[in-house]
Formats: sequence, C-alpha cells, structure tokens
Amino acid sequence: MLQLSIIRENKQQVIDRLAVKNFNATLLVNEIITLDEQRRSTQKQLDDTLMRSKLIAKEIGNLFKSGQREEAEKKRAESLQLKNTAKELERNLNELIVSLNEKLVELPNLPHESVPPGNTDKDNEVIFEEGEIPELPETAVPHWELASQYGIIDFDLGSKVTGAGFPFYRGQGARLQRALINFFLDEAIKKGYLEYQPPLLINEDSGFGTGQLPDKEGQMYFVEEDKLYLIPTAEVPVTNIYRNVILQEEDLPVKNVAYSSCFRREAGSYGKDVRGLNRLHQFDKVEIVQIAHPDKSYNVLEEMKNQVAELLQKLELPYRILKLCGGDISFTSALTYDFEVYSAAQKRWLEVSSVSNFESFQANRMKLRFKNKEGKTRLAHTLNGSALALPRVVAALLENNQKEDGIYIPEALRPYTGFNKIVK
RNA sequence: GGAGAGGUGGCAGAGUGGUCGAAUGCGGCGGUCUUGAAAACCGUUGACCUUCACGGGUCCGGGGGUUCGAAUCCCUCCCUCUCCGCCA
Repeated sequence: MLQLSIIRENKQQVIDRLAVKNFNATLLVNEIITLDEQRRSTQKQLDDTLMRSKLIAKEIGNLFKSGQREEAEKKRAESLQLKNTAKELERNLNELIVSLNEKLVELPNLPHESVPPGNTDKDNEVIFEEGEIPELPETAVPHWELASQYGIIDFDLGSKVTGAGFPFYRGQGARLQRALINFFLDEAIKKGYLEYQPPLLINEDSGFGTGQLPDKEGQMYFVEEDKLYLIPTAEVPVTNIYRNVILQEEDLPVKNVAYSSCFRREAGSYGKDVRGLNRLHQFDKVEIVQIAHPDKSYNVLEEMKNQVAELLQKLELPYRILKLCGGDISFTSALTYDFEVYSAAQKRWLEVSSVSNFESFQANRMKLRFKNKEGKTRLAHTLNGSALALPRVVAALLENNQKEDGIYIPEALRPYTGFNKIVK
C-alpha cells in the first residue's frame, strides 16, 4: 500500500502514474485525502480530550488523598463527561481509520517511470532474447505426449487421486524434478542466498502483508477450520518473516531463497493453455527474495534479472525477457520482468519467471523497516523472483530435447539427475 | 485432545488500581580515564500518530469490558512452557 504522506504531497503525480496502469485513481485519491484530513482532526480532538481527562484523573487522586471528598466528586462528574466525549470521538476515529484503510488498500502500487504503457500482454516489451530455437524431428510431440510415452508424468492418475492440475511425477520424471530443485537452490546459495524451508500454510496477516489479501483470496486454497491459506508462492512466508521487523541498515540486502510447492486455484482459467504442465494447481518453485535499501533496489532488480537469465542459459533453453507494460503488471509491483522459454513442440513461449520490485508497497503493508545510520526508521524495499518455476521449464526441456533415442538432459543438470537422457 | 503455569522495553527481570513508558541488571551508543584496549565512572538508549516547532496522544501478546483513573481487576482470542494422552 502506498504511503499516505506520498499521496498527500504528490496527489497529481500519483493519479498520473496510476493512469499508466490504466487505473483511474482520481476519485479514490480524493476520498483518501478527505478521510485523512478528517482522521487527523478527529485524532487531535481525541488527544486533547484524553489529555484533559488524564489531568483530571490525577487531580481526583490527589483530592481523595488529601480528604477533599466533595471537590473530588465534582471533578468526577466532569471526568465522566469527558469520558463520553472521548468514547464518541474514538468511535468516529476508528470508523475513519477503517474506511481510510479500505480505500488505501484499493490503490495499486505506482509503476516505475520506465514501465511502458499498454493494456494487455501483447503490449509487453521484449527487451532481450537469447538461445536458438531447436529444429525438432518429424516425430516431435508436445510434452504431455512425451510424459505418457516415457511414463514420467501421469496426469490421469493425479485426476483420479486429487483432481485436474495435480499430476504425479514418476521415475525419471520425479528424479528430474528433484534435480531441478537442487540445481536452482545450489545456484542461489552460490550467489549468497540463505536457504529457507517455509511453512506451506499461512495466516491472514501474512496474506495481507504481501498483498494476496484482501483481493485475491479466491486464488488461494483456504482451510476453513484453521483459517489458513495454502501458499501460492514461497514469496508469502519468506517475505513475511520480516513483518513488523526493524532491520539495521547493515543487514541489507537480505537475500533469501526457498523451495516450496505452490498452490493456486486458478479460478477462471480454462482453455487450451491449461494442457499438460502449462497451468497446474500444485507446482514446485524456487523463489528468491531480497529486502533492499530503497536507494539500491533497482540495482538489486537487475542483479536478480541476470541471475535468472543465467539459470536459463545453463539449462540451454531459448528464452526472452519482457518488461511488463502498465496494463499487465501486477497490483503490487512497480516494475516486473517476465521470463519466457520457448517450448518448441507447442511452438509457444511459456512464462517461467517473474522478477519484481515492489519498492515499499509490501513493506508499508507489513511494516518492514530498517534503521538508517542517522537512527531514523525507513521502509525497506522488497523484491522477489522465481528462480525458477518448474513445470514449464520441464515442458520446454522435454519438448526441445526430444530425439529419436530419448530426451536429453542439459549438461549442467546431469550431476543432479544422474542420467544423461530419459529413455522409455 | 485433557490439566496447569505464563506472556512486561534488544535480552534478563521487578511492578500495592493513581505520580509507570514502566525499577534493576545485561547489552548497545556517547564521553571521562588510557599510548591503545579492558576495567571503573558519567551520560544516553523503543515504536507509532499528530505538530513548522514547543508540545500532546497511543502502545506492557491481540481485542473487548469495569473504573474518575488499569501493566495491575474481568471477559475473550492468540502464543509459549510443564504434565498426561495420541502420533509422523
């Protein structure tokens, strides 16, 4: 959520910036400013009332002590009045705070100035492309065919045991998954990240902290009995480690990496892009998270971008990097790079990573701050990225590397798989 | 799941319903002393809202209540610990 002071002091800029996200903020911003003014004046009135009431309470104490009953009783009546006033004011104040927050939470993050305008993913800007698109043999088939031909992923079995979008990985398929997870984790650790194994369920406060709640609760699985949500990404638990935390400046940047399963209801996405591994309800992902100094977060974003690119190079996958346009960038993000790999049998680009700088948007929600050298507390910046999400990487690896005699594993992965190719 | 104990400042640990944002110790920071360090001594040391500032207000796990006045009493939720049961 945006800082009130920024909205107050740069009202027009906020409105103009949000227009890039195709978000008309004029009404909302005006409402927020009005509510904020009311809130502050009510707060002032309440503070004054409380001050008087505190003073009187002290006087009463002293009067009782010195035996001046009558005087004390008189003051007591006055105090009671103040108390009623205070109650009334407090009620108003709370109402104002609630409505203010409701409005504030509806405002998306401001897009970075380099975010291109646009409405849909068609308008995203391809900023980099690397790797050769492989020539496939005549017999080439999409990964879901390969999955059953080689017996490495069983979608039907998943449907039987759980439902659509929950595949079983089997034999060399399972081994490949495990290899990728270890490979990704090791690469991050080499770059100085601290590995975490987070809980897979999170509470409401955490969901709010990273911005999944209150808006996207329909996208998360919810355990009603315990009021817990299954994580849609490790970003949620790993960033929320720092909820209500004040770091020291020298602690920055914090670099954490976590492997986790991710759960997404994907309500409302149907059609052919859900075939095979393209879109699942449960999938595995290695996520990198950084908490950065506000002055350095864009350097960190570039660093993370390069890090993801390196992974794709090592996996020898053709990929491209997109800078998301205003219409496609998420509610919480200021700047996002998407990574897509080319899946040669499907002949399409698949998103395998999304690297974002949230600036202080999440930090403000979860009160993640640091104390600078002057001893002042400031909001930190949060960033995260997939490095990487497995299913579509697997899809591309399978499709692009299929040969007559099997599916070849890229060099970098072989120490992890323990085999060079997948065979029937 | 059952029974009990408890949640106070970075940590440890006091706190008769009134003068407690909170003793004390440790730690941190600054200083004196020292060639330097240690020790000793002195001072300082939370967050948030509001204000140009002075100042004012809120916060003793969360929420609610009693009272003129609550860290202190009551209710409720959460969490931790101990014992029992169950169990990967």
